[in-house]
Formats: sequence, C-alpha cells, structure tokens
Amino acid sequence: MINCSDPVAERTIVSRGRPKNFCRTDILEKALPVFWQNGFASTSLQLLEQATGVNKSGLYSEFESKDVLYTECIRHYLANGSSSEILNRQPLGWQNIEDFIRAAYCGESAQKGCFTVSSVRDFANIPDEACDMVGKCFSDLEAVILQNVQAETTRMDARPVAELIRIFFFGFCMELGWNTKKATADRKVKNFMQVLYSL
Amino acid sequence: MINCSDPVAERTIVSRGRPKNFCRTDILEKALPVFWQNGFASTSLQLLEQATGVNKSGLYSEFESKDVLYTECIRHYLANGSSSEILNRQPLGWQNIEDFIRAAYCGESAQKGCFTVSSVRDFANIPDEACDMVGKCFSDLEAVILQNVQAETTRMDARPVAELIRIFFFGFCMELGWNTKKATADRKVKNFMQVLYSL
DNA sequence: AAGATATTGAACCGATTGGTTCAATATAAT
DNA sequence: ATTATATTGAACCAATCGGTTCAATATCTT
Repeated sequence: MINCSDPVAERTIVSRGRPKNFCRTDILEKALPVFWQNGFASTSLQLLEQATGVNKSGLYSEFESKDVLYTECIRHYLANGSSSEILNRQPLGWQNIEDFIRAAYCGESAQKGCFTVSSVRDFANIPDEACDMVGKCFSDLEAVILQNVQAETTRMDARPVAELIRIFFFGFCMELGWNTKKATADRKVKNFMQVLYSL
Repeated sequence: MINCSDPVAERTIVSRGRPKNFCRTDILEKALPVFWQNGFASTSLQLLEQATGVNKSGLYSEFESKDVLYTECIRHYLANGSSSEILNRQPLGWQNIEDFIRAAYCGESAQKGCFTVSSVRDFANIPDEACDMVGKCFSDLEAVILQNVQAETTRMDARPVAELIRIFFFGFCMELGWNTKKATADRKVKNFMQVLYSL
C-alpha cells in the first residue's frame, strides 16, 4: 500500500533496497489533526498508528518519542499549515485581517480554529520546545498584525488595536471548537470588522 | 487530621460513629484547581489523592468515577466559583464588565482565567453532562453581559457588542494561562474598555 | 539469485491508568 | 465496653500507557 505522497523525494540518494513507503511529512500531516482534536495527553500511540497508517515500530524509527513527534507537528504546522502568510499580502490593511480570521474556519482543513491556539491548553503537558515555538509564533503574529493596522488610519494607537485583534482571534478560535456553525462565525467576524473600522 | 471546613454541617443527622473528616465540597474545591491546571486526561487519581488529601477509597466512596468528580467540579464552580455574579451588580454598565474581566486575574485564586473557558479544550474527553453545563453557562454569560451593555448608550447594536465582549473574555482567559504578568493584563483590559467606550 | 533496505506484526517491558474490595483502625454515641 | 460509622492503606484487577526489540517479509538494485 502506498500512502505516501512522494517518499522518494525525501531520499537523499537512490539506494537499493525496498523503497520507503511513507515520509516524515506525511506522518506529521496525519498525526497533527489527531493531536489537534484530542490534545496531547489523550492522543495515544494507538490513535497515531491508526491515523498515520504506520506501525508503532515505524513511528519510532522516524521519531524518537511521542514528545518529539508532537514538537515536529507544531514545527510543521508553523512552517506550512498556519494562515499567517495571508497577513503579508499587499496591500496591507483591514482586508488582510479579515481574510486571516476567516481562514480559521473557511480553509479546506477539517479542523477549525488554529492548532497553536488549541495547544495553549496543553502547555502543562507538552515539551518546552513546543511551548517556546508557539510563544514565538504569537509574538510574530502580533507583529505582522500590527503592520496591517499601521497601514490603515485609526484614531487609536495601532499597538493596542493589534493586541485586540490577536486576543479576539484567540477567543474566536476557541469558540470554533465549540460552535462550528459557519453562519455564526461569519456574523462574529463581520461585527468585529465593523468595530475595527470605527477605531 | 482535620482538613474539612465543616463536615458536620453536611450531615443530615447526628449519628454515632466516627465523624466525617472531609466533606464533598472540600474535595471539589481541592480537586478543581488540579483539573484546571492539568486538564482532564492528565489529572490522575494519584494527583487527586495528593491534592485532596483523601484516599482513593475515600474519593470513590464519595464519587462514583473520575468523570463524576469532574462533572461535580464544574457544577460547583458554576454555582460558587465563577465571577459572573459581578455582572448583576447595580447599576448595570461598563464598570461591571470591567470588574468581571479583571476578576479573571485579580481574585484570590491561584488559578488565572476561567475554569469553564479552559475546559473547552477538554470537550473531546469530558462527560457530555459537563459539556452541556459549560455550554449553558456561556449563553447565560452572554445574556447578562448584554443587559449591562444595554444599560449604556452605544451607537452599535448591543447584541454584537455583548458578543464581542464574550469573545474577548475567552481570548483574554486563554492568554492568562500563557502570559500571567498582571501589568500586561491590566493594559489589555484598559485598552479594551477604551474600545468599548467608543462603540 | 544475492544483497540491501524498508516495513510490519508481535512479543515484550515496566509503569501507570481508572476502578474495586476489604480488613484494620480511628472516633464517636450509647 | 459495645456498637456504629468514617477512613485508611494495601492488595488487587484488567487495561492501557509509552517504549523497545527483533524476526519475518516485502521490495528494490545490482
């Protein structure tokens, strides 16, 4: 069974022997939603085996522990899965902010919200390295939000506005795990943007 | 060792025999911060024994399972621990909103934020009854927030403003588990209230 | 076919999980 | 002292946890 998108692409040299059937990236992308939905502690190796289709032996040949696998999921999400690149689109401004927030529930992903926001609740249980990465992600996020705010004209200082947006985004993502109705989410975003326009 | 505030008070009749050394409420109040900090899955019975000072046998004589203990913690928190009664103070208005948000980190509790908000991340693992109670709590919360908003004069409709406040509160509580500096929290609340005044 | 590599399944490990049972003991009223 | 109740600690239980090891097999190159 071939469940790897392109495992050969990750092989540094063409060697003889049985070719790899899965690659690191595939495992990460299949393990991530499991961590996302269940949280770190409630995600057993059994669940990870089922989700990735890779045996426990295989998982441990690729990752040295469950901790490392989780950390690498975070790293991969930050590098590829998050929607923060939306905030770099030109021109900077409110539209980017709105698109970014909407991406939390309008993407193709089955999971709603933001993996890093959800991971905050696991900070007591996950590796320090994962916490550090998420923390850095948050400050980076506020920085790029700030740039978009500064591109608009506001009566209030841009910095507190950027902070408000980040906090709203946090709460908004949390509620997406709770109330997943798209119409509700649409209304919240629309109202929030109205607030931003008036600041 | 007497670690019960008033166990006798809960006894319906004065019976002979050894008096109770602990009471239900004491256990709930000591177990709650453990659940709060670690989440449901990572809170083992061993941790609960240590925190409550009550043997596993004693815990199971009082609660039929870990699920029930958790559910009762939620119930007790909603009835006694939350700060939502602040929102009923007269006169209704912005001051209540501000006091309520501030209570999330200015109380005497060691835990910052809101237990029910934190519990959202455990929805995949906790009993349905607990989820239902928390869900009802949220709609109740928004209703009473709305009353306070309606007591003020705003250009925007009161309902979206109330919703914004609840979402902000969610995100704010999440960040309290992440950044616990009081000065930071003070600034966030101050800025948010400025936003509310302008709506 | 031979050699090299990838992957699996199963067996195993010690520790811990939530949960049960019960004898022993402590503390009260009678 | 007797009786009734509360509480403990320890011994269990089956199941699961994260983690390791390895023989067997599958799939490639040569």
